[in-house]
Amino acid sequence: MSRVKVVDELCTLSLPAALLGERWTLLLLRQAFLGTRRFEDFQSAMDISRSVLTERLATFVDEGILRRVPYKDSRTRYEYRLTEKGLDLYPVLMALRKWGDKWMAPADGPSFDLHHKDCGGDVDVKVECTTCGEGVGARDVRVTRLR
Amino acid sequence: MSRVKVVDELCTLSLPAALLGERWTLLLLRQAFLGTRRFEDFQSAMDISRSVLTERLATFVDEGILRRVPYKDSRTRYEYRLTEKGLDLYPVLMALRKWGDKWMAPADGPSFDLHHKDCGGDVDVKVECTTCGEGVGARDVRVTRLR
DNA sequence: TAGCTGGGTCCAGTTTTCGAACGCAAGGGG
DNA sequence: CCCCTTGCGTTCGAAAACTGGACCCAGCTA
Repeated sequence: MSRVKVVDELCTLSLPAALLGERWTLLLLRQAFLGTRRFEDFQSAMDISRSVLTERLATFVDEGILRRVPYKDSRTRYEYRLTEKGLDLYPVLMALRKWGDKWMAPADGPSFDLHHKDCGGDVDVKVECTTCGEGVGARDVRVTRLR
Repeated sequence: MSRVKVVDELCTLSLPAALLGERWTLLLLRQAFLGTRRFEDFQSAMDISRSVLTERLATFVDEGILRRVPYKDSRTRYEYRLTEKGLDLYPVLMALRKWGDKWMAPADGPSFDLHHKDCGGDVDVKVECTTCGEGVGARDVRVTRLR
């Protein structure tokens, strides 16, 4: 990653932004959240070149977002599973999806639905003030540079 | 964008994921949310090459995420401002930042703070069930493929 | 009149990505 | 035993994207 200078200056937003702003990473993540775990399945689901897939998976493993877990289908093979760190990216994906639903929705609607396992309800992403509990948008915050 | 096949198969998550998973786009967005509006300022803040910046800005304008607004500093110049669609990406950035704070925080903490304008409180991102109100993580949802 | 500024464009050289072919080890079938 | 298939990569030449630097233009400003 050559975008180090940006990263130098930076914050805890640009670091993940640089990581996930790599080609294919968000798509790969989506696939992982949809349950894909094996090299071959990622490859055919996303139509990504094998060499790039190899590299992206390795980066995610390095970053601790995925881990390689042995499984056997006769001999030892590995599959890629989300770690806790990876699972924690869930809100990012949900926020993206919500935005996509609102602004880029194809005429025939979303191609999959999500429901809360326990009660079957819909899932929503919110940005809120922890003090007053109100919903917060981009214009409702004050940014303070610390450094 | 050549990742059309992925997009074909897909949902309102992969569309934004493909768009924002382009190199520099997330970083550009972060900068826009931090208040940067002018070509020159983006360029020096991010250390991105001018040609790529031109192209990314144009893509965002095409997508309706930024709009060019004339201003004058004697003769007419344009600046790039977030549209409503762009501002709506706020939760995505906040979710990224929250994740970054938790998992990639530099030893000396975040380099800027955010507070609710009205009450000064902290801002948080949550994924919740709209029915039962509980917080929802990646493992608490059921995904249903519709197509 | 020469120089500066903001916002670009153009271009050559480097990186990345692509697609297709190849490698390899463990089965399985015959 | 030999050949084929599977799963997971690696390698390689060609194509696309990115980079840094030079250049452009219009209206100041000195």
